[in-house]
Amino acid sequence: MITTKNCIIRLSRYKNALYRLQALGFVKFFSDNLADAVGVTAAVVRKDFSVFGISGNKKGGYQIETLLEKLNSILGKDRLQKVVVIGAGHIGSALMRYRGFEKEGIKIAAGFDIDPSKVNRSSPVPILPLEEIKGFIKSHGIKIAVLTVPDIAAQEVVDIISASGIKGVLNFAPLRLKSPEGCIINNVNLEIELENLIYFVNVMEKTK
Amino acid sequence: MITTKNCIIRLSRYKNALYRLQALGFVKFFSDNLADAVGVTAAVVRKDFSVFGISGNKKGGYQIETLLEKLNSILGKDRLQKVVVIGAGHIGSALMRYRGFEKEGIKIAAGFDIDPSKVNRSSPVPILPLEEIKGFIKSHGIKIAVLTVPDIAAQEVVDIISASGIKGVLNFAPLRLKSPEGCIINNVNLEIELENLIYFVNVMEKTK
DNA sequence: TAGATTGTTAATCGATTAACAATC
DNA sequence: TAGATTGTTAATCGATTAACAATC
Repeated sequence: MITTKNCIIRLSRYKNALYRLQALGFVKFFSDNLADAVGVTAAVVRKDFSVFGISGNKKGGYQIETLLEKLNSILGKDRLQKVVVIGAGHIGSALMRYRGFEKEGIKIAAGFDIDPSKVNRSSPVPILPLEEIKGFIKSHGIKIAVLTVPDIAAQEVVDIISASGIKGVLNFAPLRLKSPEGCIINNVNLEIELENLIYFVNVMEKTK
Repeated sequence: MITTKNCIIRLSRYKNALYRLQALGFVKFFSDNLADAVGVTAAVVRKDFSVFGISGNKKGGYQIETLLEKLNSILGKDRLQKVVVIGAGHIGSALMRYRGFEKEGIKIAAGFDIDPSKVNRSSPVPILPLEEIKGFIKSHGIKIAVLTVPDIAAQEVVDIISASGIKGVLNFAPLRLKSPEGCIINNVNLEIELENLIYFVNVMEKTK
């Protein structure tokens, strides 16, 4: 089953939109309802569904409840996903305190920092010394890490945690990291997002 | 001049890569040097350049210094870009304290929050009551806002700030916002980024 | 000159969109 | 039945890649 990142992102959006429809009292939906809610076309919705063997009823549409079960299963949301945050600076600390992940079934099991003064084993999300990460990852079966360390440290840390068993990294450091074998890296680059916005706003201002 | 978001993101990456090459002592580069550094093909680099009328010398490549000038001018980095952060919660506060934007010529002029207890006019980035945003935006000529308010408030705040003169929003609230006329919204959705990573890590684990 | 690189055009690839037969 | 929606195929669109003439 070949899927692209965009396709899976849409699946997440479908799931979120279906929860909102469900909260409004809907029980079933048609492909164009969902398309409107997510901002795509009905054909994309049906195509995405067909890729995952999801079928509805001609004329009858789809049941929200069964769809949510399927989407949650595909996205791994039928079980708690534990992640670690590496780097307890401003952004890392904010993510550890952010409550929004819990309701998405994502638990930050621990934070890690190389600076001993950041270590705090009794905070709600314990912050541990980086040396302990390998043991922690193994004993807790963790595969995903959020990386919020300074640029200069990022590649080294990725290599270490990849060797320790991490398979996926969400990288906030504003540089392109080389993926170690068997490790997926997704980047969140806030500087570039802002630059992008600035560019298009400037273009818009000029052409009006 | 028609450009896509991806094209402008590549321009940002070219710029960043060229600074690194320059720091290593390079003065000029060929399209395939830069392509390697950014992870694209040489043809994409030359195509992107041609869109913006950037030309080099056949056989001689491109001068890093002149290229950086052009890229910085295109991306608006030849002048200080002032932005505001709306919502002084965990993420918003972390962004206000984050030093990485400064060296990119992005200044967070102020933060805003609806909660009076968050107001702090004397912190390095002052945090002001949301009511003052309209006046602030006008007097400081600000067009870009970073939105880190709770989901339920996000659409309302976008409508308010758009009416006050904001033209671009970097939205961290995990839901799709309707863009008011003349306002561009870029989304950073951490839950979806993590879900995506979880999906592909799971697929990789299953198929190996 | 011979070799290498640019700038651009044509070919390919993939994703999106349109269309429509099947069918409830 | 008539009307509407699915599931899928074909057509379109856009972006990427390959190729190569121009030229330094």
